[in-house]
Amino acid sequence: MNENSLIYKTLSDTPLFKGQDSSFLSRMAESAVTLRCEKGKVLFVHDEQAERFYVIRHGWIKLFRETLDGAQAVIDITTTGDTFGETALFQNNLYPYSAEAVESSEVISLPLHLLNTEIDTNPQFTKSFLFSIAKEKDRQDKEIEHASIQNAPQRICCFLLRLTDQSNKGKTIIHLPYDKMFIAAKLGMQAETFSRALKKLKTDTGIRVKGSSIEVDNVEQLSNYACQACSFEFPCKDIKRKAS
Amino acid sequence: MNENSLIYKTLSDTPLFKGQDSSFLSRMAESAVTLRCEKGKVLFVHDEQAERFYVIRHGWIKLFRETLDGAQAVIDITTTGDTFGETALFQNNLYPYSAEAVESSEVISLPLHLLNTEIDTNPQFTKSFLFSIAKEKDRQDKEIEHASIQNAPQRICCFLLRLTDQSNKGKTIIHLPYDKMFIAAKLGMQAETFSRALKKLKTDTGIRVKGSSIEVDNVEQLSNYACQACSFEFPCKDIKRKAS
DNA sequence: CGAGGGTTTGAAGTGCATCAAATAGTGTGG
DNA sequence: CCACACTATTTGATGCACTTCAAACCCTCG
Repeated sequence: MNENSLIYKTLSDTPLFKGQDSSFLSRMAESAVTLRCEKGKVLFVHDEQAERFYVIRHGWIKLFRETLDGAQAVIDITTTGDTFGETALFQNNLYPYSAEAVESSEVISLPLHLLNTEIDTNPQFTKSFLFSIAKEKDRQDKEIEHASIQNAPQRICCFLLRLTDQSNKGKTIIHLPYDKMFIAAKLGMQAETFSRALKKLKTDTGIRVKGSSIEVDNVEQLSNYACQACSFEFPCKDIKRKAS
Repeated sequence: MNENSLIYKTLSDTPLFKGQDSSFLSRMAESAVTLRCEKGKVLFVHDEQAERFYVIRHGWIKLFRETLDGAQAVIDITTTGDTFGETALFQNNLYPYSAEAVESSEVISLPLHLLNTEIDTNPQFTKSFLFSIAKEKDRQDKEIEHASIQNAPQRICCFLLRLTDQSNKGKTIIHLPYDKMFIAAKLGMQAETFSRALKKLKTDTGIRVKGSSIEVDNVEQLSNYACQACSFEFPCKDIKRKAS
């Protein structure tokens, strides 16, 4: 398979473009540029003029904003199959956050104006985009609730649950997808708090932490621990990663 | 003007329907039912099957969810011109939150299936819906940041700023739109915390609180106080109420 | 092996929540 | 127009969760 059809395949696998007609996807693929980024590489910064948006081939990209007094708010940590930067379309073509690789990654960059044209001329895509954003919004909605109602160990527990195959209630091993530092940031807590909260989670639920992998004897016990402080029943399927 | 054309006018003034063609709006207006609700009236509850969505004629409606252990997360407090319940379309026709009047209010109820049909057949509306949800999502995005980065007095200050005419930097009087209790809930803090934080804001910025109206000598000073802990420049126009 | 970042631990401080009670405000019926 | 009932708001005292600062440890990679 050549580079171009690889890109085509990646695009057609993303939620945003799934089921779209091939002429549109081909046009996209033709304008695509593949970028390799080292850890720490900044793809764009908040409020910068936006010309392109991105699809992740592999790796992890942190989306964040910085305040005047130096604090950082992590919007999301995205991975393979996720798109980012496309919502600049709705923000006067300014990026609504900054994007930085937290692992060495490979991303596809695409012109925003193609999306714009498509919204004006392809109702099927517009509808698909609408559903995709609505899903995003729903996910966010739940995150607001989690942040305000769950305590630190529960938030970690909830995060772990979303990494498991939720249909399996029994024993399983979870691999943390990236540094604990970044998980802490994504969950809106300090690295120290994360460390201590994970320890508490260990004594409360009997999970075993070995570096970046975590052994769980009973997934259901985890869900009892986290989901009592949540308005959604487990499995909270809608909050799973966009790519799924 | 008869009831029907009053409804038509209300609809055409909401962000979601602004600029839509009149045949669509007329069809909507014909299926509309006006409801008067007393304070405390519950319009629907979370996860209930959704048949209709709502537009507020006047009053205040609280959107919220409750957790298994009894805590309540306030999603939003909406008012005149706002729509709610329409996102059930993207949630398998289940309401994603509960809705309750916090003041006696008047709302228009409309069948969800009309929206659904329109999305399938009216690209212009679909596009408008897309932009409307994207704006909502953006607003939410900022609220996540605020909740995680600003402290209680800053959050209140930010809330007050959004009630002012942001082009006027000088003296002004702000009227709180609803009970302090509900403002506290919307900002994710306890009533007691709200009271104390407002007092601190008073000593820090020199505002004067008299019941539900607040005198401000210098709007710019308020923005310095709140916006240094925010990644958005003042005036943060995009976070203003949906209706504006 | 040594440097540097990630992670853990300890000690101390801060902010918000909670519980309890006083006070202010509002609407009611008399 | 007043007294009462009820709710909203404020205040005080206390506790807990998370943060902050500091230092140790650990792991990986040149």
